[in-house]
Amino acid sequence: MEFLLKFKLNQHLYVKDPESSDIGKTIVKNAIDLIYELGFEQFTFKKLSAKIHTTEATIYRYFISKHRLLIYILNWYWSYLEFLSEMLIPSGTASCDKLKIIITIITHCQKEERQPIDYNLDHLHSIVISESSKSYLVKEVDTINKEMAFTPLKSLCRRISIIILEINPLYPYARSLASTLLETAHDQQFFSEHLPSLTNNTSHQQHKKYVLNYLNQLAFSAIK
Amino acid sequence: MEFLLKFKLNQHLYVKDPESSDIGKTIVKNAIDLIYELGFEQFTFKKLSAKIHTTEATIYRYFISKHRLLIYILNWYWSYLEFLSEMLIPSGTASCDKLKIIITIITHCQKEERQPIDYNLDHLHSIVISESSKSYLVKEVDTINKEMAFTPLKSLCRRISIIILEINPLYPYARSLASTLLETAHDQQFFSEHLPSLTNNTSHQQHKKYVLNYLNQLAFSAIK
DNA sequence: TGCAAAAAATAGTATTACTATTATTTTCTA
DNA sequence: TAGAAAATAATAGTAATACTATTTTTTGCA
Repeated sequence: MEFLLKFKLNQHLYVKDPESSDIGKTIVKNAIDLIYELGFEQFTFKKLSAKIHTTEATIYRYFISKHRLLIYILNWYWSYLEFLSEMLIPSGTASCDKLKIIITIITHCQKEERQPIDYNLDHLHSIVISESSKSYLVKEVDTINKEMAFTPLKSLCRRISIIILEINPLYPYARSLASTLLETAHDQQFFSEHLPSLTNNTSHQQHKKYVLNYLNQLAFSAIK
Repeated sequence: MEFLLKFKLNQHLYVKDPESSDIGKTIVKNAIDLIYELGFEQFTFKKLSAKIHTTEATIYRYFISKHRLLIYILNWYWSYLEFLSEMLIPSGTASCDKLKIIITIITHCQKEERQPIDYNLDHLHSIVISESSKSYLVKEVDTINKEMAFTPLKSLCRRISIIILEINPLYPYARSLASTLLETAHDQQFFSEHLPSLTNNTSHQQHKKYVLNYLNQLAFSAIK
């Protein structure tokens, strides 16, 4: 089955749909690579436009700001994770196994043969770890939230919380645990790489594997 | 016992020690209020200098950048939490109670009669929730880390992990759990206030109390 | 072929994150 | 208490950022 992954993303995120033209796709693809390379703070539309041989004005026809472009990218990512969790969890899977699969997905430990993706997944993962919280940790969070800019994240969180409740219907913190697992997947991997004394990963390698094991311990002990 | 809290903070964080002059103290105190009011992105040295009737150049004599000023403030905060945990945990306290006290401290639920503090603690808490991850989620994290800029955070994390190990000496993720509790205290409170569907706090109030209960459940079930 | 839409080229603005220079005030010390 | 040194204020300036606006050229398609 050959197909390209496309997700219908919220129209508030862009001015003109980047999926509607080649240059739009080029903008998103190269934005991922450039944010990966420079970090979000050093990333600018000017540098991006130079990289893809176009102008700032053209990029502004697609996205009103670099912050919205970041949210667009993260929405794609959250939609992708939700897609993966549908793909990789066959119906009839035991609830505990479902959660284990979810944890492999959010730690990027699942080793399925890759879909043909437009974007560099390694770069995307790296961005998510370092930059995703910057999408909402801003003064305008409530305004942005009203525009449904975090719907895919919420949807993913809800899906995870449903699985948690299948395991233990009386667990009172299913949504919080779901969001904690998502956030912890990111910051423990960041810590493991950059501030290892905030973790118990002594190997200084296999950051993802370490986080996977930790999250499994954390999640299953909390639920039961 | 009347005294003012001062912490010796790492010299790499400032050019001239802000504790060494009135204007230095004014800079830090008003920076906390202004970052609280504007958010870190909108906060500038120009606005701060206008607020305190001085010039940008004077602020630059104390801090090389607004990012370093943020780290300075966070270091003060982390040192303060460590100080509180010393104050509020009498020797001989049972290990489980120690952890409970730690959780009240990191969620800002402890209601001790306040020390005479130079800074607005409510504003500081708010900054920590929204801005603290921005101190390390930057490309230069490894360079900054080499300058010991995260020592107080690591020290606090270590202290918490020791308590965790007192409760269960075989628990293999004491440091990760400690850093997870710290991070989760922040982002669950942020979610509770701004993206409540990522939590189970239905009351839409008492965010801190909610996070306190959740962290207690999470921590004690993980350890045992 | 003709028209509209998209993109490119170009220019411009207010603000940011600094650095530099000089003048004035405060503080410290001999 | 004078004089030096340090701190602060005042002022100016710079390169880059995060945009907006205008005009020209290209392209797609009816």
